[in-house]
Amino acid sequence: MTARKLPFDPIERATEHWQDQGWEAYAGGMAAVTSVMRGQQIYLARANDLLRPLDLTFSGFEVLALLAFSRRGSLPLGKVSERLQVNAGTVTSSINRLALRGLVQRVPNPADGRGVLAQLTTEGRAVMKKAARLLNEGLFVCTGLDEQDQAQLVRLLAGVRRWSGDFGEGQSSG
Amino acid sequence: MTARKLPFDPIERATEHWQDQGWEAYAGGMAAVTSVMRGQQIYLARANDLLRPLDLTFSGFEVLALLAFSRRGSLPLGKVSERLQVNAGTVTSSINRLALRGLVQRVPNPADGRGVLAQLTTEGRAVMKKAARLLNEGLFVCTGLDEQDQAQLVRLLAGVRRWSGDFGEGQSSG
DNA sequence: GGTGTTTACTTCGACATTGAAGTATTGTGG
DNA sequence: CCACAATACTTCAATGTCGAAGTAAACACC
Repeated sequence: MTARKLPFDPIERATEHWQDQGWEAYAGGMAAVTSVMRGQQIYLARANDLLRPLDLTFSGFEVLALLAFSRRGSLPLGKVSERLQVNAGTVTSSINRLALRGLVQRVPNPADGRGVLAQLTTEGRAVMKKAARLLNEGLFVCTGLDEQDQAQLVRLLAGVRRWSGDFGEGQSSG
Repeated sequence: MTARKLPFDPIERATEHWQDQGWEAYAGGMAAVTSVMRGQQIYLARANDLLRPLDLTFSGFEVLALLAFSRRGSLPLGKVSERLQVNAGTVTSSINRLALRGLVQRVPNPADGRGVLAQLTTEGRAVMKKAARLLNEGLFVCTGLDEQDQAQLVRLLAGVRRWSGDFGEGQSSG
């Protein structure tokens, strides 16, 4: 990855360009969206760097963590898709990759002949804990924000998530 | 995409799980990082939905916009990589795809025999303007946050970006 | 001005992700 | 019990992304 430091803030510059175009009404939204995009890029790159020694990606970690915090250590693939808000095909391929490594097992869902459960293995649980430790101590402990700003960020983005229909009142998930 | 609404806030729930594990010191960072990840997922999905009629992705739009705001409507691929903070290979394939559609042209860099310029075409500039209009009116105008919260979000994430070495004092880009 | 290093891209394999289409099973009405 | 709709996955083609390895040109230094 090109890791050069720019002598100016690219988002500030983009905001100026937006205003020059006569799009001042949208400049704030553009800056907000662009900031979130870039923030994710930064955090994701760092998380993947931290997890590389475990031969695990952040995406894989998310699946392992979700299973680890479920009651039985297993969930139907559809539930995984719903909770992580990703395409069903993504879950299929992600689980297949984890299964190849022995971190999860694909088990027929006894309650539904169409369904498949992803079941965390003992090794999968161990890897999840190691990964959590790496992320905790390498990223979550220092996100570039103090506790107060972190809380503020979470609060603002909870608004976005609720607005987008991620969660809240309305049709439930099950 | 599974578009179900959850009856609870998944990030709040994850925070509780983190605390149960004795990781309370890291729960705030985990929540911040996870919030940013999910925010990006939401905005990116929406942007791509809006741009689909133009057969353009948000990633393609970012390249077109960068070129459109450059002095000559062209930049060396390395500059594109640096400004968008993406891998060089990503730029190569992205530019190739845009070139196939006639939105940019690959031109040898007269100032450097190794280099290639991505040059925006007339059609590329037109598509960029249409795309900007779609994004402005379909997303940037309403991001789920009011102007004040948007500004706050941008400010917080600027801290993250500066912390990560994205921009600021230090080695310049030239 | 030749040699060795750096730089600018390209290529490759892997993973992440989507939307669309396909398969099998479940559930629903009649 | 049967037909039809809905659901749970899988598969596929395309895009986006990365890191690593390769190629070619420019640069730097003796």
